[in-house]
Amino acid sequence: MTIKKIKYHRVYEDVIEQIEKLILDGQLAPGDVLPTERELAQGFGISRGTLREAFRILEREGLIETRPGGGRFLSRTLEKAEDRKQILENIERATIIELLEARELFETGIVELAAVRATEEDIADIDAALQRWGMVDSESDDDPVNPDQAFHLSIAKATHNVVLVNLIDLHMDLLRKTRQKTDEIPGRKKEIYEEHLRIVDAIKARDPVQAKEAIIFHLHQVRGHVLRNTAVLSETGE
Amino acid sequence: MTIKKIKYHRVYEDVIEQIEKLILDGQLAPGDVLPTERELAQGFGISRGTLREAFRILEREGLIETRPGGGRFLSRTLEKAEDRKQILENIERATIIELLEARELFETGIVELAAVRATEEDIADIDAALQRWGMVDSESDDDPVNPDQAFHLSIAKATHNVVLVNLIDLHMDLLRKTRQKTDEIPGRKKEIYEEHLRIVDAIKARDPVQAKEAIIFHLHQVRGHVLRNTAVLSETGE
DNA sequence: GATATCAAATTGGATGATCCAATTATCCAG
DNA sequence: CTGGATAATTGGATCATCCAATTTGATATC
Repeated sequence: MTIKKIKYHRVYEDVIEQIEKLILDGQLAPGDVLPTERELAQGFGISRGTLREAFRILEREGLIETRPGGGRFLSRTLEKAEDRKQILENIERATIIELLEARELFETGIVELAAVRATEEDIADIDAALQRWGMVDSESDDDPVNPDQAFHLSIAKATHNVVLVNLIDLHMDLLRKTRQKTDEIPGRKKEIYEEHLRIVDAIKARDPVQAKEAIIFHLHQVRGHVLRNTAVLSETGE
Repeated sequence: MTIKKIKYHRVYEDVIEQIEKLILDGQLAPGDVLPTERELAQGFGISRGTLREAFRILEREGLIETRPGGGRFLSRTLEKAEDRKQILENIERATIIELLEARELFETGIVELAAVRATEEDIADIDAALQRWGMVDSESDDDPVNPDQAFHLSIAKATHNVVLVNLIDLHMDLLRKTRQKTDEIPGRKKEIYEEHLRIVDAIKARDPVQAKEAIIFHLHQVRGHVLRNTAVLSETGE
């Protein structure tokens, strides 16, 4: 017998669903004015207060807009809000292997760029992150700032490209659980340090080719350990 | 004189801000129980109804949890919700050039993978997307499904990696505005078609090296046109 | 003493009447 | 036709009230 969390039923959630469905079905088009609060409340058979709770959510998600005194109407720019959310959810549900593969694609590019673009200051930051990583005892489990995440992030910052920095940020975040597992393998910590060091040295030498090889080696090692350790555990979700 | 949209002030938004600040400042820790609805409402000097509107939002964002009859408490897993949102916002504020650069990094990898992994079915889909792109007259501005987006997406799908598919999806979405601009350049449409065709041919030939070269050429062309057309317009935001 | 049981108090869920402020529609004067 | 006063409409917010689930605590039971 499996135990599942009790799901409380909230009236306003039903309302949100119904309205979202109306929009998706095309019964409501962008720009359309909605019936008044009083009418809708009566129509749904609920109180105004409950209805507004639903509208607050829809407002926040960008589906509707409210003009006090005027009325409510569907936003002209729909897709965005819902789509973006969906994309993130899809990525969160991906397998660890898929995440690692994707990361390999753009992190190889990142280290190449970093090797070319890094300023003296960037390199100092990377060095600092590397050292901080080496010093931390593996017990710091609940540390809010993960040293490994910080290390890879410091390299991404050297590209001076906001998108790349945030992509790495997102991926490291999603991979966090895995990392904690594989870090605990005896002797792995020293290996990781050397792999990291090789990447940093290549960047310092302004050698994009070496940097690329170093990161690929590192990520392949990571992937190997993950594969060995997570024959069962194949999803990032809880 | 610039005209700016009038921003209505909503009480519940203030409440959200205050509570979020309390959390960020560490005055409220994960798992802490919040005062009761009635107490808080009195404390803030607002009605229960308004307070609940704020809580509905915080609930949806995953910051708090509600146990009817029990009380409200801070979620044990905070960071996630807020952090993810922040990352997306950062990426949305990036410049077009940064977006294109990031895309180049992982789309080169994508076409390489696609050339290796694509099934016959994938290739048929890619072909269909290419043809559909060629047939559409450039007037279909408000077409919900952008043919260019669909084309690049069909290639990403051939990697059979959910993360890569969604990454491309996100980037194409963010780049949409730009694309419409550059597509209007006389003769550009035919050029794009040929660039696309070259990519498809390479994938059909199972030639990752050719595919990579083709996509790099294509993206460099795109970047060139963007650079020439958007000397002024440098942000994706509105 | 530990445990089960039941009643009372607490707490969030939801309602409906009521008032306010901004917007919109209407009508009238010029 | 325009401008402005006026009335009706609409969302914003409050308050008193009731309900259902949970929690608490006293009591009974073993």
